[in-house]
Amino acid sequence: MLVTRGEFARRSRLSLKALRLYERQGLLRPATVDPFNGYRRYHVDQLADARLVALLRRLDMPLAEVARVVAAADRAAVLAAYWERAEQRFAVQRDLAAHLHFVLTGGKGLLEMYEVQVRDVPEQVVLTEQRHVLQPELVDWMVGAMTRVEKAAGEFGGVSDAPFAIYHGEVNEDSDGPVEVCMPITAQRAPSTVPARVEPARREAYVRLKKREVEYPQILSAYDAVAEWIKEQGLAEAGSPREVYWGDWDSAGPDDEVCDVAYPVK
Amino acid sequence: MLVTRGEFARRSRLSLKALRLYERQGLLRPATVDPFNGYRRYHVDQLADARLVALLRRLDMPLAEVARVVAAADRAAVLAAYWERAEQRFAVQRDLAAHLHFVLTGGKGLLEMYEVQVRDVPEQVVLTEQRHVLQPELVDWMVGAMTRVEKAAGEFGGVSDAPFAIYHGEVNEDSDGPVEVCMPITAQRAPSTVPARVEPARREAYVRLKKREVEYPQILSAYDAVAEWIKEQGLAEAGSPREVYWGDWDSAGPDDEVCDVAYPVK
DNA sequence: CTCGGGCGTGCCCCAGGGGCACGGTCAAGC
DNA sequence: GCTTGACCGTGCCCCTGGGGCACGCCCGAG
Repeated sequence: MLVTRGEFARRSRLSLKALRLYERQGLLRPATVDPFNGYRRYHVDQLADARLVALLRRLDMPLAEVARVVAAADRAAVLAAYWERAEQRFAVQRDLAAHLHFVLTGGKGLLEMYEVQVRDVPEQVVLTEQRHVLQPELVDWMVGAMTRVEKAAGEFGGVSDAPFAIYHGEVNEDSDGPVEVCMPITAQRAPSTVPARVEPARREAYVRLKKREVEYPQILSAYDAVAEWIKEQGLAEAGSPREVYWGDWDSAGPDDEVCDVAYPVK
Repeated sequence: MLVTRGEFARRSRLSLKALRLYERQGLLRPATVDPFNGYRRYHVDQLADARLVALLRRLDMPLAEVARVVAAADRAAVLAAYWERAEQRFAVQRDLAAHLHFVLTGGKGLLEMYEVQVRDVPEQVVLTEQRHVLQPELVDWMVGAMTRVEKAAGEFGGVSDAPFAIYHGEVNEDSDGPVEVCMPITAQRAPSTVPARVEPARREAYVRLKKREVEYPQILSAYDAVAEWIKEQGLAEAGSPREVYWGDWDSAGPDDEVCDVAYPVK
């Protein structure tokens, strides 16, 4: 029932090098090692595990994760969890590849990828916070700003609608906005004790995005798509672009729709 | 218009380490290098390329391929070609992950993944070639055998139907079949000058596979699915499993259907 | 008893960087 | 003008997941 390293390698489709590596990592230990000459013997029953390892490696699963699968009581569950993560990673890469393709072709095919809709938004009284910020720090700041204006909204009748962020200037590694975070409140008039204003009623062209699509720089394609659509329809932009966060971000999965990218139109 | 290494790194979202690496690879050369102190200066116009490199790396594109994209006249085309390959790789991995999941769960969910059909196949006169072969050598041998029997078929009225391979025994790293390659011919009776026989009429349960799915070991899931279906239907296997190659293998893309995996049923 | 192939170890190599140490340099504030 | 801290430079070792080679020992078949 014991086989040599070479035979074990052939029958498991693993290289000799891989076997030595997996042994050092404690992933596949030979059944016996001769104390005099160091010869390894594997048990044929280890072939099943060895083949599993070989196949998991073909999924590009890191050896540490492979070890977890092999050791797990519910191997299928650990594999499924890993694969779900792989699918999500790949979906994000696919979005990025599509974005890059649009950029490199000058935006051809954008409108086939995004469905642009139009809606009318009534006047809103909003608490605001505004800042110049570069893209790398944007998310951190926006999370904090959203939290602060949401908390402040409690004193003015509470939140009445989905918060949004207006990009008064471009935000990337070179340009710092400014960005304005807006939290609609129930109050009828803008408070004067905190930064607030009335955002007028407008018509918006928008696309709806999944959580996974709200990622820089892929999200720029969504902006481009809306702008392209507006031009194509013979309309005109009537204000700065914005992101409307109407979903519950924290509880959303990567494929859940959570937000709109919108331009006011004339 | 020249910026220091640090500023260039910040604005391109590349690490200093990455910049040095890309410089050594000739991918992103500084605009100037001070001959006295070795200080590098990058031109701001290089930022566009640097950002493209950063994004391509997020697609896990190897640097050599990145260099090809950056240097290409039609960058979008090179990117698209790379991404198409990435999609195919990932599709194969997805099939493998599904197969492994079936194996690790003992086959649950198999029948949701494969659509099993039934057909009646008339008696066929076939030229055959049979051999014991282990899985690693299977493909090479089968390609050769198919070529030989197809050529031989010319002397007996030509090929009359899709060739198939019968697995009289399991073929994997431990078990070597035998496998029998069968080429249906137009002749009414089996020639006696070359290996040939009459394959009787039978009813087959089968699943149709895309080229990409015809890969070991994922294809085993297809066999399992047909066997499972037969049991579920209260039928019985009436012969050895087989693969019927009815498509044009060489001209088929990975997503084209080319072959059936079939079991004769009672 | 011999000889070839298998087995052992160790070393260097690859991508695509991360991180640290050591030392030179540049510019702003005093 | 001088100091000082933040840059900039080089080189080295580290990681994963192996591939490949050299050198030498050892096992078993003839």
